[in-house]
Amino acid sequence: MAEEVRVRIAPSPSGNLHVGTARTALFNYLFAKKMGGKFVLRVEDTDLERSSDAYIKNIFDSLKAMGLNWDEGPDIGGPYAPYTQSEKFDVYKKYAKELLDKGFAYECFCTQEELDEEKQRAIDEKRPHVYSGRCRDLTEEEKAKFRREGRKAVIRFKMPSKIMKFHDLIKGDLEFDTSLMGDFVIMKSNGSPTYNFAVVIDDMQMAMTHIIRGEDHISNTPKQIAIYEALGAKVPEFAHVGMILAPDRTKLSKRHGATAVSDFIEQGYLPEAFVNFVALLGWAPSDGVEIKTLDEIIADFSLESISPSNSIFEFDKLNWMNGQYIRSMDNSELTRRALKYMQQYNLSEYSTEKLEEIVASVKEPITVLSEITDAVEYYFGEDVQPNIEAQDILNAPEAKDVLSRSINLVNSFDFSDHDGLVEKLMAFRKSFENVKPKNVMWTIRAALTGRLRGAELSAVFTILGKERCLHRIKKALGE
RNA sequence: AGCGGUAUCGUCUAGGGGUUAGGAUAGCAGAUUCUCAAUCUGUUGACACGGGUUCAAAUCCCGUUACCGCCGCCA
Repeated sequence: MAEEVRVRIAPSPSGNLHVGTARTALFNYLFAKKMGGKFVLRVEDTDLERSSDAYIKNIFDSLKAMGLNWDEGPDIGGPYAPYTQSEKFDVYKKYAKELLDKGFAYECFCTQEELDEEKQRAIDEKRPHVYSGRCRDLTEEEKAKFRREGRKAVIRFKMPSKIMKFHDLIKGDLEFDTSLMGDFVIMKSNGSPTYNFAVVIDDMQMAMTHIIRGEDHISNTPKQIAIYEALGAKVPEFAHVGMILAPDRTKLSKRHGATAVSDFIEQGYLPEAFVNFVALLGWAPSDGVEIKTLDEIIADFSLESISPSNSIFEFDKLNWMNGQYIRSMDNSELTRRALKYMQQYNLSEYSTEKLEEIVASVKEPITVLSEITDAVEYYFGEDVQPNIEAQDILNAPEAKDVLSRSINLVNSFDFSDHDGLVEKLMAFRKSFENVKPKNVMWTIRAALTGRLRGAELSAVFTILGKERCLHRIKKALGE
């Protein structure tokens, strides 16, 4: 029987969940589900100063919103708890000591200044900077002397010099000359582990079978493999995904606007549309149908089909996709989500059913939920303030005639008979000799909504109701 | 500088020794319309460059270029 697939997403809570991390999480999740394995969430908060609980909450919430539920994690536990690095500093210490005892690592007392000096010399001499390893063979006396001076040691891993090869599931065969890497720090002088050390210990302890992550970690991989080997542990499979870049081809950052998943959700992107879009960055459906649920994507997914190159995050397609999801969403569900963007209005003016009608009437051209706020404005309050184009229409010579005749039209409406109402409206718009049907409609629309674009007029009539329609028409007439 | 990676329409991508190089999105044009930014139809647009290998190269190999990443007691 094949070994159970175990993968993880290991964000560090020094910021809200980033789009890039979200995509990595997605690919891990898809792979786990495809293989019938486990998707694990681990919090990498060894850098305590930059980590915060608010970010942890944001990461959890964002992942859940996208539907990427984890099988094991800090909040729900699991067979390999704890899932938070800061809770297992003693474990890292134990393994560091083991490496020390077995001669795979050593204490280094170099100060920051000494290190900087080494580095500067390397730059001046135009050769690659690699730590000299001058502390490798310190005698006990020398160590004691440094300690008396008050120097705190870090622990460095003895990087073996060799050509290290490994097969990456996405990038193919990779090889590195590890003599170019030098002995790197695994335990900081304050007793906390560095990233490269903590990941290996955790991935090993948590029995990870595949490490799927961003290609910014490719150069770390040889170091990590060396640690696995020193510990006599099984080395997992690696799969490095390309990066997500901003339209200017640089790393996606704050100056490009939204970078956190929660920013997108806040702006009114539906989490399910967002996940769908992100999945398409680096992966393509075999049948060409791009709009798919997570389950459909799982069915069609494979690691090998992920593109090895970087991809640019452009809004065009995200916007289109979000619009598709909005249009196809059930009205009551859509209304429930849209309410958040309608809080500035007096919602008690309408029943729940009416609110659903309102949302349904304006949803068609919307790409982002936050546009609902503006789209729905004219349904609230007694009066509307015509915008410039609407005012122009209202000022046209034929407007008065159209409006006064529309009073009779409204009076003739049976508001409970929508089809009949549409029929009368259609007849009305063609009943003028000198006014084009389009202008008839524009004039009424201007009076009712204060603008020239919006929901279908018949819907506006029905939702506003007889009294308010008459009121607004008369107001536009100057009465 | 060094090391590593990547290279198909503007963008996301399919394909991959012989194809009219396909789709999506954006753009453009038209249709439609209870206003429209929705919808429908049509259309512009790509294998980075140079050498090989081969009957045949966008596809395989080498080099060049460009871009990205890594070189922290950040993760």
